[in-house]
Amino acid sequence: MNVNLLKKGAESPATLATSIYERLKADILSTRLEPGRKLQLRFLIEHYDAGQTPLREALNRLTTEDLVIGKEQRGFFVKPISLDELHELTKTRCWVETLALRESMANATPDWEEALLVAHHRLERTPRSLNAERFEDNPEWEMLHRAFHALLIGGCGSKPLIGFCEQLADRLYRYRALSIRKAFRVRKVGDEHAAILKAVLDRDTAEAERLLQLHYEKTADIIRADLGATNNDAAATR
Amino acid sequence: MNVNLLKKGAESPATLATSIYERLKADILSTRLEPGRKLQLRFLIEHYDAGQTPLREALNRLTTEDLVIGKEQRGFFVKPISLDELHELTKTRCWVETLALRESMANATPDWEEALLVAHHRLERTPRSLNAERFEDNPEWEMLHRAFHALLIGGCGSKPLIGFCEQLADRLYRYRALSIRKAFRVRKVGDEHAAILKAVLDRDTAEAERLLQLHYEKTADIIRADLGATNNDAAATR
DNA sequence: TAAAGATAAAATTTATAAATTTCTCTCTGC
DNA sequence: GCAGAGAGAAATTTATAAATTTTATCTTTA
Repeated sequence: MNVNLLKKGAESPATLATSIYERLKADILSTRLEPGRKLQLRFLIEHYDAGQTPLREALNRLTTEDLVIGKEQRGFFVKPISLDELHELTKTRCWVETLALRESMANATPDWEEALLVAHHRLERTPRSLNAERFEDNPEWEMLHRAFHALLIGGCGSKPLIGFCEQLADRLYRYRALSIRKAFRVRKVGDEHAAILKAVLDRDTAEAERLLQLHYEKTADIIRADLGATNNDAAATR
Repeated sequence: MNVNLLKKGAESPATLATSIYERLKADILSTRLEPGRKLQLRFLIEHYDAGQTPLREALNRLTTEDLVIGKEQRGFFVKPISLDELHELTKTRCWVETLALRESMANATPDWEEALLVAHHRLERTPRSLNAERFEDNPEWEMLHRAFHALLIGGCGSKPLIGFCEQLADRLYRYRALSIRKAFRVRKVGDEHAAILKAVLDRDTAEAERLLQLHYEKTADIIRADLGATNNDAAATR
């Protein structure tokens, strides 16, 4: 669902395999397919209405991205979650995104700054939840949120690094999806984005890096508290 | 050939798909399969003596790693090389490996330092080329070289980051393989490794980072000179 | 109760069929 | 007479269906 939201005019996903890949990925990231779950071919064939070959290809791609675990001769599984992985992913994301942000700011152009301003403006005026009472995921907000963060690091000048950051974002998205219903409303995430934007436009690199890092660490803290409190099976690493 | 050299006692690659994946990857990295070449199923089936499905699965995995380009409905191609990509990969590798090295050194333990010393010792006493006259790739040296560099960043405490570094190393290996025959003997790479080791054991983080970065940039310079001089088709980006 | 064998289920691979692209040849128009 | 468009055939990629191999489960036996 929130995968590939950035590529708007993506050309036709002509093959079934890629279409399935995208659907499967979206279902895993949104945790509609729960972490650890076994992905039986028979079930997938029926549920996604496709043959074995395209499914198998999709699963193999996801294996390389570490969203699916393929155990030789005994099938595929949704990658389990763990507090360890949450910590590792967050730490890594802080490292590489502050690095990428630093480079982006070093390459800053007026165009980039203006695009960032616009992206933030759009994000700001979009409601986090479709329902004011209880949380209801707003795909529009998710897309804009992702676009804002992507833009922050987008000027670093390294496609491989950007790709790696996207992968980390994907893998962390799953953790957010698990706790978001409860974390809703305990946090003013909008203020954090505004502060980051200000630091960037002020050309205060050190401050921008500090705030971005804090932003991700706070997210992880909330998820960790929520996950640790509700169900302890999250601690199962394998 | 030099893929997975680090995992010595790797458990049985029970499925054909994985075995094909490894062989294909090795052939691409060594440029036995030339950059840009079309990977026709018919040819692959015959050459690797396997069915379509395992081949297709292997190709899909390699696509995610950006070693193979899959064009929808029109087949697979070995990722072309370009001076742009060489530059981008090198830059990125310098960024993330200095980062990882910094963390590794922050977490340094006597065990780690000793392992590094041993890894360097082994590398040092292994000949770069099997033939003293003209270059002849020594797989043993390649393995030890890779192990030394892997150890340098291995203590950073982030599996995702280590994985990313490995991927960058793979993608750059291909460029080295293209120019190594000529670059042989113009460089005392051993001295560079020794200097890095010394800086690490001296706990001089800044110097170690500087030397590691220099090491990679020098490699890229040599490749760039060699590639630009001999054949200009390397400049074709897509 | 534990081990061995048999049965069932599931994953992997091969074989076959369908769909798409690419190439070639012809025909038309300038 | 030549360039370009279009139709048809060949080649190739993609998808489905069938067969094989491996793993897991259950029963039986020692």
